[in-house]
Amino acid sequence: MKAFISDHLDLLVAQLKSDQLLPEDFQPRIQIDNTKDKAHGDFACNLALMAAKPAGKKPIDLAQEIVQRLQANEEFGQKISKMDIAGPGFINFFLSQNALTSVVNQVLAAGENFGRSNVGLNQAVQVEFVSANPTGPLHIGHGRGAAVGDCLCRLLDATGWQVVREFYYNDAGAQIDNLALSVQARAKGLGPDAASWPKDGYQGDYILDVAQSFLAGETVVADDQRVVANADINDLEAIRSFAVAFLRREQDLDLKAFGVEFDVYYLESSLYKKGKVEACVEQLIASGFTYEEGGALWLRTTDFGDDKDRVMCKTDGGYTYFVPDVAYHLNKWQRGFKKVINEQGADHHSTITRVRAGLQALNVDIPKGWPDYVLHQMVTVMRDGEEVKISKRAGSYVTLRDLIDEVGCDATRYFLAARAASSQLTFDIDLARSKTNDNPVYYIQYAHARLASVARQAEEKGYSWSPRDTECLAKLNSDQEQAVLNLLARFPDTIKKAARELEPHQIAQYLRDLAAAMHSWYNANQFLVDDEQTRTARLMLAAATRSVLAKGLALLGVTAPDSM
RNA sequence: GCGCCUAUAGCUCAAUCGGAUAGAGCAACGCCCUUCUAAGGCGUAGGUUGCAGGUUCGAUUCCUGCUGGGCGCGCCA
Repeated sequence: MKAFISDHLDLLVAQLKSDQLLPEDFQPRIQIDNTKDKAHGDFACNLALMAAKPAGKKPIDLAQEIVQRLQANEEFGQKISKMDIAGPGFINFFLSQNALTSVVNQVLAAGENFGRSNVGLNQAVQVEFVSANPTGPLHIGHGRGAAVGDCLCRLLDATGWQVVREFYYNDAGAQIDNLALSVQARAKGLGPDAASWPKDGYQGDYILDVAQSFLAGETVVADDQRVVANADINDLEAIRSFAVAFLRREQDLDLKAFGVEFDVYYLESSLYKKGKVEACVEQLIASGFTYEEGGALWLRTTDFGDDKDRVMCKTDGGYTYFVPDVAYHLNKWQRGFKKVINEQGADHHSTITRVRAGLQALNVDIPKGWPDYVLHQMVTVMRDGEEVKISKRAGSYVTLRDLIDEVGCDATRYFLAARAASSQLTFDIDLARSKTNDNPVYYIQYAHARLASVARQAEEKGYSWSPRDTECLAKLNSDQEQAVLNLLARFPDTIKKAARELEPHQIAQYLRDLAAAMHSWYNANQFLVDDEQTRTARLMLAAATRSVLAKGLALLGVTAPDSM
């Protein structure tokens, strides 16, 4: 509908230009906005405000001219029943009843496809998210990454992208050595307070679980690997691979319980095994952006906007952490992903500059701003009215598993995805679990369940309708029904916008609005009334609303129950 | 000191690439269940959008400068 109005306005601007009412070089970005206030109609347009100055007229006068010309157009009049000039010079459009109710038929006819679009032109997009190190259980911060990342994927899928979900895990490097030593120490019966406990060792109780499983000779299956513990307390290499597999399996189970699955698990260690890190370094040297100083090899990242150059190869011969990162991203590029989105915690934001700089320095024509990043800010956890500090120490460590168990998967996903990623988030565990009706997700699910219940009862009474019925829809004329209709029509644009801006929380916001409109309508009008036309119309709108609620919830990875 | 994010109702958060009277939930106070699920609805109250300037028809939004909060600033990852 916006496109319809927009097309007519484009034509009109051209007309005004040829009539010398607007200068030739006037190129307005005409906005057709959804209105916030019902009194302002269904859509508002700012054209007269933008064009007033170039035209040398008052906005109101220009608006009058525009409205008069539009009124002369018959096709336009069929969909727009009324136009108002309001405020400083907005033109408000009121949809005709036909145009307003046609969305019901659209929703019912499109079925699963309503709201889907092909903005992505079926191109591949790779989304990397979570990417937790296999050194411990997933915490609430990973949960936010999982919720936001997975919803992004669902949004991209709904807008016509071929989405590949990828999890990169750092199974090489110092922190894994540290993990192996920690497990070994636990296997020897040492605790974090022991004198010989590894420096900076992982102290959580889960390390003890890993050690016990290792000693018991257990078998662990993670990804496509199958690792059998040999229980040899001195075989550090065996401990290492067992511990990684063990923790990978735990993380996978948590993610699965959270409704998140990945297409590709990429191992940092594989970059080394296949010589990709070395190859990457050689290419950087060949491209001339490196130099040696103080026995280390440096990358001139300052050439690409960094505030200082970075060490690539340490004096001890090892690579710094971002080198395999660059190799990994080069690999993403070589796999053909023109669009890559990395969802990660804001505490790692400094890697962005380094990775992009490294990719530029390779001289392989990777675009400057590639890849895209979505950063989520930290999550603060409140429990018993106090902030829980995230720490590696067991006991004050809120895991994703804790949240799923205590709050539920649906509520956790909703809470973590319903807020803009760029804002810090306070997750109040007591509030989220104390009284379920405090929880906004239930409000939306309840709207869906109520409509499902109505449909069940309509069926029991033998009331039927066809998705093609249009005559009866004229009966949908209450304020509440019009509000619902208006929101349903916005669904496709809402998805597109949320996907374009990489902001899943817009979907949560929309669903709250739609649920509110639905509850309001539910209280104002009966569905199963005697008048057949009215009843049919309401049942159709109910079915359409239920369908959109379910689709919206699915985008968030939240279930849409038929009864509660 | 530098970089990124942020500051909106008592609390948690929204606000359409700059739009009209800044909106929801929770908390508070009134109403509404012999009627499709009251996990609901209707209403009241609650705001100098951190502060000071600037840009313009119009600023919560953009710019500048302050102030407060978070996260980074390693030859750790």
